[in-house]
Amino acid sequence: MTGWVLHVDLDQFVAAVEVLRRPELHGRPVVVGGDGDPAKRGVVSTASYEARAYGVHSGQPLRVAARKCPDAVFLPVDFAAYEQASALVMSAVRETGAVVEVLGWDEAFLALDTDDPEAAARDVQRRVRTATGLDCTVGIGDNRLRAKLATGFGKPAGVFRLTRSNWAEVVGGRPTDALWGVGAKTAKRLAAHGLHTVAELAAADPQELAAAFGPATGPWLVRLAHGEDDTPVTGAPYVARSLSKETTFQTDLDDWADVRREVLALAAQVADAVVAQDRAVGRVVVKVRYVPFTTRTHGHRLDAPTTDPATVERAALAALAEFGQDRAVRLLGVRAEFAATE
DNA sequence: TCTGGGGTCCTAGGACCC
DNA sequence: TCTGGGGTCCTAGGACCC
Repeated sequence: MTGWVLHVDLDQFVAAVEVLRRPELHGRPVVVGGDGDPAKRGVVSTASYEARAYGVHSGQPLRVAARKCPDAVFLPVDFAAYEQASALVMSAVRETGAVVEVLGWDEAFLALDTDDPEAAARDVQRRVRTATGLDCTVGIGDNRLRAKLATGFGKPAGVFRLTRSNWAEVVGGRPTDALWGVGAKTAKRLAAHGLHTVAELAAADPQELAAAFGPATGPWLVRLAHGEDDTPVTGAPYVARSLSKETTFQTDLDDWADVRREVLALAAQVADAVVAQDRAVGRVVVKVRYVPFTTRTHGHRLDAPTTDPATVERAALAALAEFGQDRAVRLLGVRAEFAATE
């Protein structure tokens, strides 16, 4: 028996949940995002594979998606429906008996001992399909990183195994941003050092990268390119470190009396959620995105950790007072950071 | 490509102390 | 009175992920 990590990833999860309850949408381009009006400010949460064929993808502004695929069905985000579907998926996954670590609505890592990980993967797919009618892809790896990347090669509805033995062959020639944790910015900085592929990054000197990317990040990037990851899959319940609410306004706010009012409203929502969780807040941070897109944050530390709503709201206003108040505002956010717990 | 909302983690730099 | 250097703590910003 060998220890394996399985990464389970639902296929086009949000769009699939919508199609499941509206079968007439099957086979059509479906785009879920914002309040479902592609003329408004908002981005694509998930596009169905049919919509992706037109170049629509997650994170894209809804207006752009509508231009690329005018015939798509645009739907509003329905958090409650996805949370409900997600709970069904995760309980089906837990029935395997594996150690399960959930990542968001539609992903989970499983740790298990088996001689036949492919059979275990097919078993997970059967269970999820039976419980929910949804398809998922399963990546098999000898650690979390390799399992996570394996999933991408198994899409859709497939199974793929990625280990130390086929890592270089499968991943070595890919661009560095194929790695989990390397995005567009880091890929560009790596390219400036002559490192374009995973194999090139794997051959780089960790000390040289430490000088350019920081003492922890530099060597970590090289380990990442080797597919190394010793982070265990944990079944421990998730404990959030912070809780936030933010809003992008359909129309920019240029009157700061309105800004103060909106910050208070967000702080009240955050305070409600804090009370519901009954966890003490140690610091409150306000985020302001000015027009056109400059983002600033300021925080206010509380004298003592508290769940008191009035204290959280006062702290948000105190943080807001730190901002320059001479420009129009596009987005406001309020975040509560929980006090460290023992 | 006029760019969401909810999170996490790392780094740089300033404040402060010895 | 001016100066060096190191350690620690905190904050803001940036990058990334789902």
